[in-house]
Amino acid sequence: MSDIPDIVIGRLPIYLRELKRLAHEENKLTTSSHELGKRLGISSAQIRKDLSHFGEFGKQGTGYHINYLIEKLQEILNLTHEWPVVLVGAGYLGHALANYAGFQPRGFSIKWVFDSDPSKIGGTVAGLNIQSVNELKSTIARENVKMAIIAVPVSVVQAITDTLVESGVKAILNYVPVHLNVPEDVQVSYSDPVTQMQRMTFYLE
Amino acid sequence: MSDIPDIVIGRLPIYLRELKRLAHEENKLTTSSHELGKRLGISSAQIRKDLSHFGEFGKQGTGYHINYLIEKLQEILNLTHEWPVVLVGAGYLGHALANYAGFQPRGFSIKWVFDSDPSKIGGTVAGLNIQSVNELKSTIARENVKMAIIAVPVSVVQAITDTLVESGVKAILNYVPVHLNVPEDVQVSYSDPVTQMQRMTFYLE
DNA sequence: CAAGGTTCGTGGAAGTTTTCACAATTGTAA
DNA sequence: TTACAATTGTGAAAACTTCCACGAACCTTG
Repeated sequence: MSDIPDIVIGRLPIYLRELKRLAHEENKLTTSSHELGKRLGISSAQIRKDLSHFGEFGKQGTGYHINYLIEKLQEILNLTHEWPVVLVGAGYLGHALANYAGFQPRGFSIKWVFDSDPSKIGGTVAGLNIQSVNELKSTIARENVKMAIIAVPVSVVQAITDTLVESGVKAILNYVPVHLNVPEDVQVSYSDPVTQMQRMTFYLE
Repeated sequence: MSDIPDIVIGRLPIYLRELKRLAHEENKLTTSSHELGKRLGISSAQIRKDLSHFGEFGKQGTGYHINYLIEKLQEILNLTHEWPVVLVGAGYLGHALANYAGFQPRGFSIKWVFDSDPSKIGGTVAGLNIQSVNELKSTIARENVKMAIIAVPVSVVQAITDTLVESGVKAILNYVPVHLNVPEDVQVSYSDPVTQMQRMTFYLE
């Protein structure tokens, strides 16, 4: 596989996000590692070092052409086409995610929503039909879906995960506060507000 | 301040979460660094080293008494009392957060909800009155609130943050996909689903 | 009670990440 | 054209994090 540190990969989307902001909200054409770093609280040396793993994108004396760097980062991160995403769980959080307008402009689109609650199946979220989890497997296989977001109760999350993995999903964003067991070739990213808050309370008072 | 690495602090809530799971769902009384590590995908040595920063909580040959370790971790993380939390933003995500049942049992409680949309102010979310952001400052000061969750549009997030900081908030969980500028003594934690997904797509195909 | 198996806590080695600091390149202005 | 200021890319140093491996402690069983 790739020998580029995962921690470096993790910063690229942050750079990309801020570069787009510079381009669209501040109408800038160029920037420097120093300016970008100052805006993000990251050292300029780190930004240069991170980018140097992938090529030479800047010019001495001038800095980086923003749109060019955006394009390069999108290529590196495999964002040159839109990724279709499966959402499992149509509770409050599922609704929020399905209705979130921030996915599409940044490379993702939730295209299917599943739930196991009979009272929800057949209903609609953000214009999408809520389907039974029984159809999860066939849909993923048929549509060759690689990414999923999980927002279901703790009790069923590992079973849902197993189904996703069996069906061919390779990347999961998990909103359920539980560690998932998956094969090595499947990416998992976690989002648990409580864990994040508990980390911060350590530093309070 | 503390000389314990932040990366260690970040793992403690994960340990705590899994320990509670072992206690409540599997009815176990003791565990070992090996067992805990296997369940979390973390090496046993790392768990032992992490805990050793704070004291000696285990026994050779036996391992850790789960309830004792839970209590100790809660003390370390300042979770011995419930933290009241302000929520700013009553959109889809705000609703999901306000209704989330996972805060209370783990040390937090959203007690106030604010929004700037006049059509929302006066309404209700999860039994809480939606108040105008104009009252944010006075509420935080009066109630001595230290923690906030932000789920507002990008365009206003820095202004809201400035108000929170001025009012005395010291820890912010930010769901808006933007880096926040805050003084050194204010903690910020970020949650941006797109950033997380973009990190994963690097490894796909 | 002794032997054998388990597990902790930890010093130091190994590995990883960040920072430093400088040659080289570019643009600007006199 | 030349001097000067800005900025990159990078090798090496410094800082940080993880892992190894072992003595000591503890439990169980015969």
